Amino acid sequence: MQRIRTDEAATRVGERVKLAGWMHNWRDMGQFGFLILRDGAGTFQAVLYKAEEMEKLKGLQYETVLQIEGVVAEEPRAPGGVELHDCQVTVISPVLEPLPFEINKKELKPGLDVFLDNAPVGLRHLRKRALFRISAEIMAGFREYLMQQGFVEIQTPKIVGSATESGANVFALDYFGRPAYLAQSPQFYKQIMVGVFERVFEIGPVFRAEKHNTARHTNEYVSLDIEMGFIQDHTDVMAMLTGVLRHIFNRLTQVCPRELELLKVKVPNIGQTIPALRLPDAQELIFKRYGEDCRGEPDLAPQHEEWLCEYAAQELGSELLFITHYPTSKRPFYAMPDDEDPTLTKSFDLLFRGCEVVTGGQRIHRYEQLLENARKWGINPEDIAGYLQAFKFGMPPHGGFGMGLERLLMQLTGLKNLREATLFPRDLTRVAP
RNA sequence: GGGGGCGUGGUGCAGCGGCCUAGCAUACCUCCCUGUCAAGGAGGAGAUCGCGGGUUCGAAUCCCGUCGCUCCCGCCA
Repeated sequence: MQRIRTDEAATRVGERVKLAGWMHNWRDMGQFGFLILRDGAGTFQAVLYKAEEMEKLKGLQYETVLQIEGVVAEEPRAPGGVELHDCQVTVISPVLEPLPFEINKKELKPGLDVFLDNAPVGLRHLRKRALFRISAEIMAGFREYLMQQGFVEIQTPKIVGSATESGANVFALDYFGRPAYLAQSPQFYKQIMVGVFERVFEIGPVFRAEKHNTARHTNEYVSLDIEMGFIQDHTDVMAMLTGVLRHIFNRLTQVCPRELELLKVKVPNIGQTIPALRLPDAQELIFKRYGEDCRGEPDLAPQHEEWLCEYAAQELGSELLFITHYPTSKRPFYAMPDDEDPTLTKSFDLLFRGCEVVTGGQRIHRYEQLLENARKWGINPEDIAGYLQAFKFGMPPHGGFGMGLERLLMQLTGLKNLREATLFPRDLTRVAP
């Protein structure tokens, strides 16, 4: 008999089927017992009422891998209205040691450190699984929408020869005796690829060697990147991002309503546009509304971002907020200066429920201007010759953004620590598991 | 790089100078139970209170050091 998964079993009432999975729970009622079997699709209740079948579970711990053959029966008292009767159990992989902590309860109890140390088994918890299912659908939605919009997916190297953008915060490695680095961003490559496809996107890891130790930083994360050519200005990129997010959120509500329900996630509504504030205006607003004077500062502090989001939620009815026109001094050399005020750039951040989740903007596309800026930023043009070549031979006005997958997931699901939104987080002290 | 907080059975917590022979929940072991769904009931085992030093008649509890974890700021997604 072919093994089927638990979601399919529900549609086979009256048939004898073969299921296989993990012993998620076992409730021994004396003369019979309920075995909750968990597989990749979900959970399913099997009722064991033969002593010889119940005997097979003796001495086995939760998470033992089992195969169960039985008849699918409608039963209003069963979770989901169906259960397995007349069961025959086969033990596939016995587990003899108790779990480090309970993973079959509603809530996951252990603290972050204990959980992460035991992630291989902890991730089996239904809430954790739901979380990373949502993560998968965010990536799927991102990909799906961009392909509809004529973007081409690319994969760019994660081992790079020069520590380009800011120089300091990269991991150095020994590349056959020569220095090389882990890419802190696909920035240069995706821009280069605008010269090929006009519109490109990439889902991939980026590495930051910063010794930051906060609830919203890790040293490796997944970046959802796009770059698009022939734009008017950064607002075209913002509009594309708005479409991407709207599509992702719509997709989530359609594809994984059960996961959203399990995690009590409220998916934000995105209207026609996401409200936007210029940085100086945002700072003025903070001064007036919250009394703190950060006017003239080149960037927002976390507290400011929370205030602005509170303002946006209360006054603009949006949980998302664009901040635009960051100063040239705070942005990379390739950021396009604003036409009216060249001390500002055509750039933006997207804040979501108090946290920065996206950074983007329009880039400089004229070779001479880019070269001059690189020099101004103290970058040796020879170090970025490959990047510059794309511009020497003609680049259109373009721009893009980078969105932190785990940041988006964290804010969407209301997690307090980015590590919880990361499958196997890498931070200052953790490189395993 | 700077600053806070916390380390108590497997896990999560309480206790914060003597009533602690360290308590509770859950997990684990034994038994009972024909409808559980965070199952329930009875019993049991399991901790030199992170480690080292000090104060005190007396330290899980106060002080110092140390290690580990965690959070905030800087930086960023």
